[in-house]
Amino acid sequence: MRIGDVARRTQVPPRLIRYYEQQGLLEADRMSNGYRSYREEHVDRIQRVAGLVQAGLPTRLVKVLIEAEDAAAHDEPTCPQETAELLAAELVPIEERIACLTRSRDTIRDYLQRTNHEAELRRAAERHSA
Amino acid sequence: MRIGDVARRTQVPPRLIRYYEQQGLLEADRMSNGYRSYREEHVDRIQRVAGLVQAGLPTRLVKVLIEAEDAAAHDEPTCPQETAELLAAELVPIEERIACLTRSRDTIRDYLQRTNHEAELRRAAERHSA
DNA sequence: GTAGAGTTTGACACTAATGTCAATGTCAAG
DNA sequence: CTTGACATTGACATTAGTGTCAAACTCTAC
Repeated sequence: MRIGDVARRTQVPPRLIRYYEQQGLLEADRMSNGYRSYREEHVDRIQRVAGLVQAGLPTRLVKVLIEAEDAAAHDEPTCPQETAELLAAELVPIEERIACLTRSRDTIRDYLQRTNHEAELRRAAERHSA
Repeated sequence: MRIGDVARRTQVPPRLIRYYEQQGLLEADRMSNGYRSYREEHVDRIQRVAGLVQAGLPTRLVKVLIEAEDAAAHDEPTCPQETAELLAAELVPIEERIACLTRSRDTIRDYLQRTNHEAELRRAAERHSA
């Protein structure tokens, strides 16, 4: 799969995919002609990275996060103290972000319901599942 | 309360408080000498705004959001169709952000536990409640 | 082989969010 | 009255994340 295909599937412009790679958040195989080559596995990763960046995490942190996720997935039994501290320190701001966004989501939902705009809610939900 | 006090309490630098005000996300009373003056009520608002911005929402949207929250709080019985659509459209990306962050949070937690770094977890939790 | 679509890298530009600094004003304390 | 801490506004700089463009290359299809 080439970069354009992945871009279409993930909705992440090629420009950004390259950027994330350059920042060390992503890796890509290369074909004999130099083109980047992606597998299914990469698609997930790209969506994940893009999602975190959009959620306001600086790429520097995203990198630490996904590296930890990789380690977790590989059942790494150990984790350097330094990394553990870094991750733990990130936990708090992340939870604050979640709380903040959750509150907004709830408020919006309630508000739309109370002002009789369930139609919009439904339409949004549909596009979500699509 | 002057801007410096609020800044200390919210951990939001004065520079940003002024910036948010300039972007129309905040309002402040003025004292006779021109200094901005804040009440308890404003402290919440500032934290809320800063939280949303940190969560990756552009100030333009934060503005819409908090205006809706205000309207909801005042029990506004109506809501222009246009605003409803805007809010509904925002719901999806917000939920995606929440999902993305939640997943990271869970992964981090699990990982730290499995690698025997509960100590860091606890320390983070403490600072959270502090 | 030529055209066209997609790729590469690299440069430049732009925006939003922040940091920082300068010049000036206010006010409380010594 | 002077000093020091904090405020004001406004300008400028920086950073991160993106958009966009150019020059050159690859490959497919005609």
